[in-house]
Amino acid sequence: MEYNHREIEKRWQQFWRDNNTFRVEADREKPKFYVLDMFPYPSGAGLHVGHPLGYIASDIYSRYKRQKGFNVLHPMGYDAYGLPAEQYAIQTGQHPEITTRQNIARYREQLDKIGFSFDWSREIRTCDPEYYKWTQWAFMQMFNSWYDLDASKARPISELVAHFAAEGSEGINPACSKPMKFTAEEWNSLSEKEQRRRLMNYRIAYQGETMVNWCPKLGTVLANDEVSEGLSVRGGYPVEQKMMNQWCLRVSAYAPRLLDDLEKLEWSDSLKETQRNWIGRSEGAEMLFPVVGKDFDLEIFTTRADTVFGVTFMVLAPESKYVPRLVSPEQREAVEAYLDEVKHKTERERQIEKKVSGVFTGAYARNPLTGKEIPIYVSDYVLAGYGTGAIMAVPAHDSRDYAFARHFDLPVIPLIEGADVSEESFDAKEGTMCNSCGPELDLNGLSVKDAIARTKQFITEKGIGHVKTNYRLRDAIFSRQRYWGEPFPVYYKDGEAYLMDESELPLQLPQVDSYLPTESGEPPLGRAKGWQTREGYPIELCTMPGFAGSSAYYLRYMDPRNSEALVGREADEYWRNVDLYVGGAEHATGHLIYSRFWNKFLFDLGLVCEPEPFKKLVNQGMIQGRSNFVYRIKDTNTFVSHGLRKEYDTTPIRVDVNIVNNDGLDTDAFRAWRPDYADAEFILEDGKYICGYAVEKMSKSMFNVVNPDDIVDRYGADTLRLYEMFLGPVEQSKPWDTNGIDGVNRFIRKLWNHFVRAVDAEQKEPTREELKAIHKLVKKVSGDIESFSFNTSIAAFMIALNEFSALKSTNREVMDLFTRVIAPFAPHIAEEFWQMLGHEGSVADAAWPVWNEDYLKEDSVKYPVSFNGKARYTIEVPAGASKEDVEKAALADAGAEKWLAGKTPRKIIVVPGKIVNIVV
RNA sequence: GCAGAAAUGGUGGAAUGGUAGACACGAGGGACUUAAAAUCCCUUGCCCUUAAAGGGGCGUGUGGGUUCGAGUCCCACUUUCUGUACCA
Repeated sequence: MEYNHREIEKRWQQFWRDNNTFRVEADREKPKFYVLDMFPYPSGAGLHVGHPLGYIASDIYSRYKRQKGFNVLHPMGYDAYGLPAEQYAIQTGQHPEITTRQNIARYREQLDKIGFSFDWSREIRTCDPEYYKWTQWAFMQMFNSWYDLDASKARPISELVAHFAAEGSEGINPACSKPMKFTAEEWNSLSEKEQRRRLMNYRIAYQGETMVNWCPKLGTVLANDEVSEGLSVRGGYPVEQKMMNQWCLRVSAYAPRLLDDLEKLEWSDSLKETQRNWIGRSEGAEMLFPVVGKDFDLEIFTTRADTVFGVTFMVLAPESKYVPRLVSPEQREAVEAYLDEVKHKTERERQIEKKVSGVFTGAYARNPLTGKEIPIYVSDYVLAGYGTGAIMAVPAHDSRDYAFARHFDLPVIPLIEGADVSEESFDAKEGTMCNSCGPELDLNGLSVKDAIARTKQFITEKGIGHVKTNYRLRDAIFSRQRYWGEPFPVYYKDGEAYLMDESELPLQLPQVDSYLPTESGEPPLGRAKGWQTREGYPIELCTMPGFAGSSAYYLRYMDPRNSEALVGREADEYWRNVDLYVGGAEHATGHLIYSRFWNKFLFDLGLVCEPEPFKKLVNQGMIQGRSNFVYRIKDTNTFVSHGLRKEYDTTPIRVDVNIVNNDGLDTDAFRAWRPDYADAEFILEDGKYICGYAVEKMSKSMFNVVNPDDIVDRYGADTLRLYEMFLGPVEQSKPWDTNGIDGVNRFIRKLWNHFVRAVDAEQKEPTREELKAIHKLVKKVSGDIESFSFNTSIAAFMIALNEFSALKSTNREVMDLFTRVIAPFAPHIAEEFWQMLGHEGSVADAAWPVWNEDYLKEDSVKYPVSFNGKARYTIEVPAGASKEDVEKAALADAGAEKWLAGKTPRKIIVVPGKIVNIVV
């Protein structure tokens, strides 16, 4: 019987569908296990061979857990809102929903071919109104909540309103955009409009005038994680800073908890570290510097309170609210010119130039410790969004301040003994203080650490400052001036935002005639006829960003068709949270922060029972492309093989990897590839044309895309699954190289032949060798799956098969165990074997075997004998021999005499089961 | 700059502190075949030595250290990848 992967795989995939093999329901009798993949954005290009890597790993784990007796939830869906579909719509006029639906169909087809154990009955799509109803609903909960900093949790906004009405802003500590103080009388005397306006300052989903990343080319704002090096992550267009009134989420309020709870998670250290840096906790102090001749103080934030004696000037961010208040009449013109200049620079220009720029305001502040007057500058190296938007400059110990001081010729006062500041600043936080003695405070002789503590204590006592912890994590900007996203369930009355009623959800995305902004610059939703108003009041025209739909999707899978709640209490209490999450590390500062925030918010409101969404997380590595090159001799149509190219003047040209095999070019296919190459000539080496190669991103333009469908068609899904795992550790990035796939395919075919031959053979009792080989395999594979090292399991399968072939093993008991352990890896062929062995139903329901240590015991143990750590010869002793016996045997061996060379051993180390080392 | 990860044959990669290079690819040789494909067998880190069996030396980016013993642990450095950055 020939191995026909096409027939076998098709038949079993149909079997799984027909029997709902992987449909799962909450079952209190069984322990649950939730395995989740990051759901894909269905792009027009389809899946390439890198995409399924994580899905295969998680599928193996799911199938394994299921065989271990767990009730496994393993769902899949689509992150369907996104920019590419919208941009395609702008170009073609085709509704993004149509494109998206087509792309999803294509993805599904590709996924199905690989034989995943997804429960497709739970599929979700973020652009489906039944789904985004709950995205909109969550937004409404955030709008109706505030964050209590004392209790460290979100609470209903009604509680805050009640407090304001009874006691004003005293005695309560809400997270806010800017601090406000008022009495109960003042609050109660405000109009409804005024009260609502003030409440915006406290809501978790709030509207605020904030500095945003504006991308003119995309015509929308972007979140911080959607911008990299001043360019948009999607498209790579320049991004500029702009003040705009936008919806925001008060993620910053959750910064301490997002940071602390990282401890509890089984995530990689590097990913946790990335999140820690992004959250960016820094402990320091806020301090007041009185402005000379004015009745207000400048408030600054510093982590180096010890350096106040070295402050020789101050700097404000260009956007700082202090600027207009203290600029002198003589300097007004210069300051305004500078502000104008800064405004027109994009973020990228600001970063690339890195030129020192700034302007004097004409005002002076007084150093509170020395009493000296110091000038106040404005410069764009100070950021408005961090700390207070103002700094005390210590040029001797901060490189940025140093550069500024040198440029404007300002004094530099070193404060640490032995620090040479003639060429550069001394930024290290170590050493002994000097030059730091004022009328009230003397820091000289203290270490930097002690000086910081002493200064903090002093300023607190004097009432000129206080200890403060700052976080770099900003609130998430939640508005997008785009069409293809969730509409906000918000309308405006008298300019103030009001929520629609929950019964009006989902607020459906309307049809528009074009996906571009309107003439008047409104977002595309402004074009929807008859949609923009609700009872005469205008509706919000922005849509939500991509991360809105992906922030709580894992909850929806638990209870995907519930029309009463995002997730029902019973379902939530059973499935709780994701036990294993598999996906790319590129989501570290985006999705993985937003999801954790979103989950914590729902947790605070008592809507979900776990404070963290993803218990264990594995980051699969990126699969890069492996491009092939041919070398054209200049001004000819002759191509020279890689090894001989140095002898000519050549231009490397990328060639489609699908017409290259083991770096050997199929020259006929090459001639047929492009009309230009139809009459190409080749200079061969050893009768072959060898291509060069390079590792690059896998993309169409590099001609290095390998399609999983082609692999499945040619070798079968089982071979693809095994090969993707065999490539190396799941976490590691590596280039895709189809070259090695023959080895894995050979294994599958040999395995098939072995089974077909063996299954009809006469039955005998399993031999000791057979039992040993199979139990060794079971033990090895069990351990490997638990530790996610699938590549070594594949090797173990190959070794085991070789052993069984050598033993001419035909025992069904042994084959039965083999089938069970290979089932998660190569499910189709395993199902076929399962059937051959006479079982009913699916091998996915077969129990995972337990190995028996008794079979793994050896009669005798081999010990390498080393002299001074260098292995010299091997002895064999009976199993269970004592250390003394092993020692004796080692010295009795003929080799001992030679290597001792007459000397007596100084020491003999026997490590049971491992090694004997004789020290001479 | 900062943070994290990594560095092992021609290649992908194995090695709870205990005989480095499992397994696979590629390459070389052989068998079968009219031939090719497929399949099977042998060799394959480097160097020296031997007629052969065999024997010996060197080897996990560099330099130190701990240890009877280090790819593995510690310190310093080099390089590569990833993330992040005027965050005061």
